Amino acid sequence: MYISQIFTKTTKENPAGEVSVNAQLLERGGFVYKNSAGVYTFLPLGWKVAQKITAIIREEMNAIGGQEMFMPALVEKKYLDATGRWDVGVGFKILDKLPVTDSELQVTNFVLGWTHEEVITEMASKFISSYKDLPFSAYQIQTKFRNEPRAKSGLLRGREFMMKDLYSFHTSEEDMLEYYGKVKDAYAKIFERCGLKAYYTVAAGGDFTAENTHEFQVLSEVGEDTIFLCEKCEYAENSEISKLKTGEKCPTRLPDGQECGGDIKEEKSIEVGNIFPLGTKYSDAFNFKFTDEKGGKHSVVMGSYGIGIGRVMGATVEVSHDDKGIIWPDNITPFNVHLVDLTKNGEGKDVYEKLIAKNIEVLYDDRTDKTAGEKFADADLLGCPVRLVVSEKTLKENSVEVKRRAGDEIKLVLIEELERALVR
RNA sequence: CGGGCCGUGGUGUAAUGGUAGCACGAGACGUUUGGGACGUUUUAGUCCGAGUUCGAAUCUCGGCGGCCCGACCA
Repeated sequence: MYISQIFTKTTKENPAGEVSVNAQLLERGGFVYKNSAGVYTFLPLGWKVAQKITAIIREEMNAIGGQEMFMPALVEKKYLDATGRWDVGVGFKILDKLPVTDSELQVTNFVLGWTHEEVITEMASKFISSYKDLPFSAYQIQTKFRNEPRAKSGLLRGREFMMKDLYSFHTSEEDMLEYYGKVKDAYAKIFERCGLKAYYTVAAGGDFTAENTHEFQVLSEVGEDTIFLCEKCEYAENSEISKLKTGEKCPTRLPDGQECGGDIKEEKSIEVGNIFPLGTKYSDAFNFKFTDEKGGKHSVVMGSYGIGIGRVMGATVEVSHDDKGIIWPDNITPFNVHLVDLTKNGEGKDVYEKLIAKNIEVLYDDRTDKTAGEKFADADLLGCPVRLVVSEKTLKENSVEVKRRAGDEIKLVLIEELERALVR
């Protein structure tokens, strides 16, 4: 892609008032645009990042049998009435009374979906009636709407945000927990592939169930959560339920039966994903039962599992940046390579063509009206993992300068050897 | 929802009751090009409403909006 053709521009100044780094850098780079507090447009660059993240999530969800689908954002009142959640107050309600005739009103009672347990459970109850149909799991990647009293910290807490939500359905608690473990492993892979260190954390049950739930937490000072984390075995508990204290020794039993004994420390963190055992709360609300081998009827046991796409993106920027800009992890970068052309006549275009012919994603700074310093500053801000520089100087040696965004080393590489140099 | 701070061209800011100014950006032309270059030139602003005043960006009230702290966060 040619930088000159991207319709957004980078800015040198931070947006007024923004304190969180992800808000500053993502807006400055033209990844996102804040339309309202907690309401963001994903601009072309940011959308590429979001797509990389969702592609990883899709792969891992599909790998554990999740069936992708797409549910409505408009959720009628009857769904939430079934579980008493219409009045929870999280959702943006749409309560319209349209005059149809002089004497009649057409009343609409909807909420913009903030979670979809009710919607999917009602549908599943229409199709599933036998143990032979279970277990199954389905997910969607969709925009969620939550009437946050206080949107904050850029992409970290929004009123409208993209979320992957997976729901699973089982014949027993044991079967659900087995799948729960698979989701846990899949989530670990997702965050690892996204370049995030996310700690599996025991958390409170919330409204759903008395049981514990689990969260994936990324350490960051801007995080809203506080966790107690063992430095040694990485066991973590959310402070909302934890009885641990800083300086204590970790009581976790290791596989060999010994106490871990590692140091517990308190950390602020960002919740990038969570998994919930739901029990039969939702299936019971919709009278969703299956018939077992002997003809007995039982409630379906459920689980739900969420990942916030924008939060993953925001958290990544929070933990991976320097004073000049973002440092994207290889797997979710908008482009693999940022090619800076310092020649007068766009002579770097040949290099660009060669690289895209090899399926390398290249952001090509073809601008001739910008100074070298401005182009370097943009490359640092936008944060692609590899920066290439083509100039009269390098072309004399049939070479291109290669620099990793995360490092300082600059080396000259022959153009014919460039592809090999980029594959690491 | 409570508290604090705030709202001036596209962006960042100055003007504390008396001429709305500066920088950046953006557009044009030219000179430039290894860390945000230079000249000439053009563009564009006091969130909305009411009030006080001879006069309001500035003071008062209300609304809307933003950031932060807290509460809340299936």
